[in-house]
Amino acid sequence: MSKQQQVNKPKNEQESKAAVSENSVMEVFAFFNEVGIINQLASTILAGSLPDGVHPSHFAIINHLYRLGDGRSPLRIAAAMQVTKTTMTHSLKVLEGKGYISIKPNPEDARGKLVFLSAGGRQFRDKAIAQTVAAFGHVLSDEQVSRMKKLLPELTELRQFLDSNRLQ
Amino acid sequence: MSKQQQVNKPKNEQESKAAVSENSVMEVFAFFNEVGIINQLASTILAGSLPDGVHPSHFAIINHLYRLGDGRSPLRIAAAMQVTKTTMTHSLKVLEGKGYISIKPNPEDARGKLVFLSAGGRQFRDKAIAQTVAAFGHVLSDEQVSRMKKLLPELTELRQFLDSNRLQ
DNA sequence: CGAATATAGTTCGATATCGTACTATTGTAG
DNA sequence: CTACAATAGTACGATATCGAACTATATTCG
Repeated sequence: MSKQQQVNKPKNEQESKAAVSENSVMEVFAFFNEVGIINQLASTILAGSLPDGVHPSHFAIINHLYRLGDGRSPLRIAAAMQVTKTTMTHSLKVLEGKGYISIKPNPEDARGKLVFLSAGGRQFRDKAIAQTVAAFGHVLSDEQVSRMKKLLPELTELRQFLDSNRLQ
Repeated sequence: MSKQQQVNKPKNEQESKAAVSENSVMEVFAFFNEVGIINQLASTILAGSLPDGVHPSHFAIINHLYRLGDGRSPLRIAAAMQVTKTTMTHSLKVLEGKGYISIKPNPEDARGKLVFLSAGGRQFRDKAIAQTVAAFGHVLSDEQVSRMKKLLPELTELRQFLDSNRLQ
């Protein structure tokens, strides 16, 4: 007995009497856990390659406005990004401070705002894309890229399902 | 001209002269963006169903120790979770404060610590699983669960690739 | 052996995110 | 028309995470 500390065996070495539903939940957990780790890895790589110290989630906002068109409300962007509106208020304030977006009152609804990409924001986006090409080139093979292309539509469907069936 | 604000067209309505590499990068972005949103959705669902206000990432630590065995170093857990060691220091302090883990010095290396699941931690894990079964049941159909089972090994391979090829 | 380097954790300050509570405006029902 | 409910956004405090700098121990190498 060399070890002073008790180290418990992994659970799969014990006999299992779990119900089917628990087994399914474990696979769901494993899936979401993997998704979380990939997200973590991608964020770290992105954070290191984005110019001007821009946070990956803020870059996602710029990219969203760039691809899908600007002039959207903060709440609409928040829904697309799956973050709360308080988070969006903060993120937009940061991006506005950097001069990448402008936030204007919605002329058709005095409660709301509309978010626009500035020229500087578009320049930033182009520069960011260029710099991240190299960063991702270091960690991605053609095989992995094609794997991601294959998986993307499945993830999109799953996301849409989760989004439309979420609680509240 | 009813609109006072200029709203730019989505980018895909403009002619594209982008290089192949940029197109690939856009798909990679789309993939990681989808992963990030799914992660966000899953975290929100989990956060609402975990007992005792435990953060999803902290539950992931407990689940990791439960499944793969405890008596691991904080750094090793941090590597598995893809978070920094400073984050792990904080997370373990929280879990220790709740009585779910104990942190003991490593008898074979005075620099290190070893993390053990307490009985309370195991009880918490079982209770958490039970409570989240219902929560996920509300937002997941059998079709989505089987989709996740199908995608899991692909994501795992991708994660392993990213992990082994990451910068530094 | 002894100095330089590497590894394991912690401390500290910054920031992204969340939930609660608030204001302001819009929509709706009596 | 007025009161109530819904919607858009902000203010504030709490917390999870990060990076830089630090301490302590271990390893390596001359």
